[in-house]
Amino acid sequence: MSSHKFKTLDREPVYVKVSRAIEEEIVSGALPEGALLPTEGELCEQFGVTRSSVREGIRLLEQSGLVERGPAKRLVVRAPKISEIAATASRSLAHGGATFREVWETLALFYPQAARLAATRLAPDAIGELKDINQRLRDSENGDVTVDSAVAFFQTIAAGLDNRVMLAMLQSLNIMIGASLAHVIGETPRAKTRIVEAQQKIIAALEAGDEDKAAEWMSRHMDDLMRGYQVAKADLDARIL
Amino acid sequence: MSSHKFKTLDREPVYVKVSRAIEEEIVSGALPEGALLPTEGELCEQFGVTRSSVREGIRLLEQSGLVERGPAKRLVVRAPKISEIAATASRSLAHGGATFREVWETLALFYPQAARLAATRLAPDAIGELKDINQRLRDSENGDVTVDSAVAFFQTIAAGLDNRVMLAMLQSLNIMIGASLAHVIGETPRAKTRIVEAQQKIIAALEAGDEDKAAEWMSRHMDDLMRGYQVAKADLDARIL
DNA sequence: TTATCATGGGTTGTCCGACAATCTCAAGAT
DNA sequence: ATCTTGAGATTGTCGGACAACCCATGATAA
Repeated sequence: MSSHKFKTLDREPVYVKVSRAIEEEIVSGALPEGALLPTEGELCEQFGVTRSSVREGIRLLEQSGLVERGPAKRLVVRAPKISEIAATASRSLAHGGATFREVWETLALFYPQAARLAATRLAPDAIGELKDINQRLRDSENGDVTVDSAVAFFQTIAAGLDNRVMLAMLQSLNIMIGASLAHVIGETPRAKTRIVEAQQKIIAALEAGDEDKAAEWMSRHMDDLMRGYQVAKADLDARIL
Repeated sequence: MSSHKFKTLDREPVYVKVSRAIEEEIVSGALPEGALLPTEGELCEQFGVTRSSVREGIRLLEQSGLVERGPAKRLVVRAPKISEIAATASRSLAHGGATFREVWETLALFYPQAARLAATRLAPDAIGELKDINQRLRDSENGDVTVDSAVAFFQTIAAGLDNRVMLAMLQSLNIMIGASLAHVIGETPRAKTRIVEAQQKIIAALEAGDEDKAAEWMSRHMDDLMRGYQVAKADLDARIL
């Protein structure tokens, strides 16, 4: 029988510790945004490890977006951009096997609410931008523009809500829906017409500040997207790529 | 005048290229989930670079969650878990300066819709779990339990929606709201009573499959949270930490 | 004086080689 | 059949080396 318990040995690799130590300084605020980190050589001295380990630790921070190479390649502390957060999340979800059905369902549940908020909050120039997007879509010929416009429309609304948390989430959805849409648009000839019309109705509702109508038309817009998938006989439960 | 255009020299560090090359194999599906990657030595040969560079590239992949050390410390391909995606996103948002107001607004907009969906989809045992959480909250004494219960309640609903995309987003919100709640609960004596009651109403609506009531009570629940903040005189536009 | 160039030190990116710790797996011992 | 042992392979860490690059400083030219 064992009489004495030793606490589990600390067998974390050194490069992880280095990464964590620096991360801690950053999130605690001791190293504010824009601050220059010590050089690799200095970090080696301070931590008492070799450059190899320091460098591996830095790669971890680098990928997590907390740090980037600034002037003279020195490392500077940085706040990750919303677009990067969204890109990372959507990539991970896609790789994790997320399906079009899941993305669409989330989109259909959240975006009408976002449209509702937009009706009370969207700035005039954002609405102008929506009109431009709609106009460009009407003038366009090929299918790629349709996808881009549809996504840009969502993106503009999301960006105009003046809420970074919401933006990050909606933007993740935009990325994923864009990837999915590319597969089916073109198969559905009437898609463009429907999208153009839905966008116009939504824009009108936003301009009038009519929350209910904005949500209602956004909801129909989502249903149209789903119908496009069904017409194209796409597998709704296939992974998005 | 320039007569010939040279394409910009490829000055990406080697370790980034290594990382990208492997990532590409993974996302393309050539390296499926669970597959073993070559050893560092083999990667050195295949890429024609040294172990240092290979190792730095591996750190990038490691942090992005695409790869982890498996049996015998070999690298295996892995799909990031939803909880990790959510944790990463919420940490980034928090560090990016997200405020309680932004989190709450998103929560207030999305969760009632989630409750609506839950009313038609939540499995009986998930509802049972909600009852347990509510019971534990009623039996509890101190404030920490209140926060944990409130978050667990949200978490259970999110997990029961059978939608990984939605789960990832709601879970990010859960993490952030949990961090914020800890600061104000305890300052608001009547908070627990209100939370208990709201949970019970929501549970009843979910059991009855009443979408409207579920959304309605979830919405009131959110308003209560906001009121708690106001009572505690917390700064709504302060960063969450 | 001002603009351009050269120089030099400091920093990063990459390479090389080495070794201890750990893990795998199979041969050998009980 | 199970346990032990040991060789081989692999990772984690070290130390050193050097080219490429960035920046500032001072030297030179206009």
